[in-house]
Amino acid sequence: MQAIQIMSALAQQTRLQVFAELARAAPDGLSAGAIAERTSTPANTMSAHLAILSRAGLVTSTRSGRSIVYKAVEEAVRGLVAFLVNECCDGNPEHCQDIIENLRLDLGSPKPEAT
Amino acid sequence: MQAIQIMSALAQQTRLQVFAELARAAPDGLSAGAIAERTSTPANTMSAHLAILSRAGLVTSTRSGRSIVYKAVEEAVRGLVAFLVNECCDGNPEHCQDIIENLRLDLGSPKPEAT
DNA sequence: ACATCGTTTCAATAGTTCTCGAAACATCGA
DNA sequence: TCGATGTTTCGAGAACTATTGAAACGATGT
Repeated sequence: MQAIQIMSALAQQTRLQVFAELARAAPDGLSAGAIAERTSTPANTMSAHLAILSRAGLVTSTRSGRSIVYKAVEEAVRGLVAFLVNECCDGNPEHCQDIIENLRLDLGSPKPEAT
Repeated sequence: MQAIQIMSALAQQTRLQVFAELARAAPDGLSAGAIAERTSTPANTMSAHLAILSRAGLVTSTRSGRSIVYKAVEEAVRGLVAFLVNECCDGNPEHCQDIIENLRLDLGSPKPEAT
């Protein structure tokens, strides 16, 4: 299943950090070397992690000269989020609204009031 | 990190299925035996999986006579969803709105029009 | 006290994932 | 063509995860 692959890919310190950096660096992306440097990881180890993120559809890569530039694929996370919400809701649709409300609070910078 | 533990817990066929069943069975929950039966998993294997879900904060358990009843903890998923969305947004807040819009489409049963 | 039922713990095995040195590959500039 | 640079692939070891038979535990009814 798609969702499982995405969650396994993100359920690891280094890869989660990489994805976060790439999301932040959107839409330009970062080269493999730059990513390795930022996370203080050897290049070959990082290459393995990037391959996993790529197989999960969380990043894409394009060569640019000698470098290979990685970019976060936002739809992948969007899909996972939708899946998770549906997971919780299936059979209990009224809970979905609830989740979304909470999300809005979490996002809309200054949340009006706690709880 | 909290999010990693939750994603590792859910990044496994059986456990994801268990969590889905429990979410669907909310707010009553299901006994360990009932869960094992529904997923055709031996009781001891299931016990190990339930322990993992429990450690991740995704389920709670309470004894009821001889049975132990497990319930899904919705806030755990809600927290994960919020985390993922923030992950994508941090530095690019304009993308958040976009994700939420898509979520709404995914949820509001009849989506108006496919992209 | 006993047998029974539902569940967990223990111990062992098989499989998977993480990590990294070394080697290979691709691109570039000279 | 050569050397340098950025990246991936290979191979191996260590660490973790999943699964299961057997044994233990806790609650119940008699």
